[in-house]
Amino acid sequence: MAKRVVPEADRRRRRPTKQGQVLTHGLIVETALRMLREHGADGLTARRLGLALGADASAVYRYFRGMDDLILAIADELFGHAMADWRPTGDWRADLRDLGLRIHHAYLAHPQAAVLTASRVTGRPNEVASDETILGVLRGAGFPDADAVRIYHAFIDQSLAFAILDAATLALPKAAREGDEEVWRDTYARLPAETHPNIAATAPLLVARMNDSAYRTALDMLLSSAAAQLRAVGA
Amino acid sequence: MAKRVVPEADRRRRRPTKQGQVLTHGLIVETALRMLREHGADGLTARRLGLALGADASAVYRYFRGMDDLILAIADELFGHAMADWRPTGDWRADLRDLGLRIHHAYLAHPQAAVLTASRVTGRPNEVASDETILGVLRGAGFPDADAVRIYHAFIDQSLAFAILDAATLALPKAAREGDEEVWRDTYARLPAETHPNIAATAPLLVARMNDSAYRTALDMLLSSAAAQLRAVGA
DNA sequence: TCCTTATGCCAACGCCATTGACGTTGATCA
DNA sequence: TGATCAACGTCAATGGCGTTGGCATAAGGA
Repeated sequence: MAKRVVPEADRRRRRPTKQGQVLTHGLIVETALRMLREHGADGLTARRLGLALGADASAVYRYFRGMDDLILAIADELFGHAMADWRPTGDWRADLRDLGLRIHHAYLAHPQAAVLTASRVTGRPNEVASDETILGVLRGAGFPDADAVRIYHAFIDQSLAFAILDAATLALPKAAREGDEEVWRDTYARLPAETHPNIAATAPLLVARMNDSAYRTALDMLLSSAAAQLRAVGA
Repeated sequence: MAKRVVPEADRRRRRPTKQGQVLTHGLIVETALRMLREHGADGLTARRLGLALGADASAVYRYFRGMDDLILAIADELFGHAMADWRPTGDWRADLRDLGLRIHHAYLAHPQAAVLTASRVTGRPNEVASDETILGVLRGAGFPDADAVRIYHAFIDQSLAFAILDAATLALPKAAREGDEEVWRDTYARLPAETHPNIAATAPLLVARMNDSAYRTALDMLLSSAAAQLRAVGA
């Protein structure tokens, strides 16, 4: 269970590029992830990816049907990494907590990738396996199907939204590049207290999302709400 | 309070395009929103926007610094629409519920726009006003600042994630165009019960997100959790 | 009436993803 | 050993994209 799926057919003929690099699905995805983290979503283009691989841009198309295909592969790689070697403990709350933190950390490690892939449902092996696992924990805990799905949705939403808004909290490369555009941090900090008293009062708290504790808190709120639901069903 | 902000400086000289159209900030944003809804995120390009306006692509640049600027304007328009004429009732739970549904509906009306704008924090008037309003309701209800911000985050996350995943649930134009790509609906429905028993058992529930009741349920979970928190603080 | 300025239009730039043809390599099998 | 064949890296080209600078023109003020 929760076995990581890696693309196959990577073991036949390998011919090195002009720069001597040997291409594989895995290498391309890794390189793309690195480019995303280092240069942002706009920094990942077929040309630059080819360059980073020491190959021609079009070489990527031997392995992926297009950039879209590559992005789905990146998303699935994230899930595969997050769920690698996971094992249930028998305590559904602990399990869900662990799963949530794993997904959260995977997204945190690649915020740009999170933004890029979050709005996509890949239907790929690792993502589907992750869904299957989460649903299994909930149904195994005794939740009726409808409740299990509802909590599953809330659970996924939580991770997803945190990932996206965390990425937005970071100084986006685009905003930073343009220079004249306000970054979130500054935007909220500079609002006058007369017109926006509530934002002004909480500004430091507002911009401090980017840590585990905020996510942990939200996750715990969800879990205790779910536990209450389960007690209600059991009673 | 919650007054809708529309871009200014739309009242000086207006010269019609060749097709007789008169351009304004508002008209361009409306047209862009329509294109998003009708042709998806990839359907909105400067050239096509210009065409739809009966003008040249470059005409847009007289009103917006670039496509990025336009997208932020679209996002803020959504918030402006959602919060128009909102008034607090004095019951914080009812108020939050109403605000959540308003934002939810605004996103639902333009799923593609939601995906496009969700990962951006605009810092524009309508969005900031919305944040100010939500924080005001929470702080007015008696939540300490740290709790108010935490709940505010969870609240925003909920709307955001629902919007994004709802949009993903829809047959994305890109996937539909390629034809060979599985859409979410089919992906989950077709998984064999042997390998994915939990998904197979809940598949019909899994794909049925696209309605108010799912969001309402999640929202209520959040609100009752918040209420419990408030009681704990008050005691 | 003339001047200023907003603004629409045109042509061009550089970048993008994607594709089809071509050449080269390594594996397979007789 | 040598022929065959599929895999796959490279090249050149295509059409679309956002964006810009220059130019023409119309509206409003004087």
